[in-house]
Amino acid sequence: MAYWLMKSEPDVFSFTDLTNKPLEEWHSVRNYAARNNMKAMKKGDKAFFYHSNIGKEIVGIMTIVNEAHPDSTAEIVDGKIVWECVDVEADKPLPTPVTLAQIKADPFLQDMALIKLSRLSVSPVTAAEWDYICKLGGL
DNA sequence: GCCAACGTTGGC
DNA sequence: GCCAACGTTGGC
Repeated sequence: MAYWLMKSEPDVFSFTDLTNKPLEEWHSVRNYAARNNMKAMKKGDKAFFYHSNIGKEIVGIMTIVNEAHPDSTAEIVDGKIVWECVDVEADKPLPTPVTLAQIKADPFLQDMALIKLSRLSVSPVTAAEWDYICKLGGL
């Protein structure tokens, strides 16, 4: 099983919004690197839900429930939908959200794509980083 | 609201 | 295929 981190602006779609739905299509990603990461996801993989812009913290965990499929919000070019996305469902919130400031200040987390590639909205997380952040979050 | 980082576009 | 111009993301 692999681990990931996915960003959303909470005033557009927050972790609370996700918990109120049975599942959600992670649509509207328009970046090739992020899309490739989604295509690499397997059913059952886990992902952190990060609130960008507002909060700037990891607030919860979600599960990948459907692997990459055409993005229903993407425009059709030459009869094909060029963008893809996965479906996710809420797993559980972190009892204590882990902030970007904490991650930046922690020597163990310096290699995270969240810091090194700050504009990448879907990025991989190592098992070690995953466990470490879960502990910081009170799980 | 500003700006740095970075991806994309289009002229050459 | 290079690179300047431009647009977007996201932290501050």
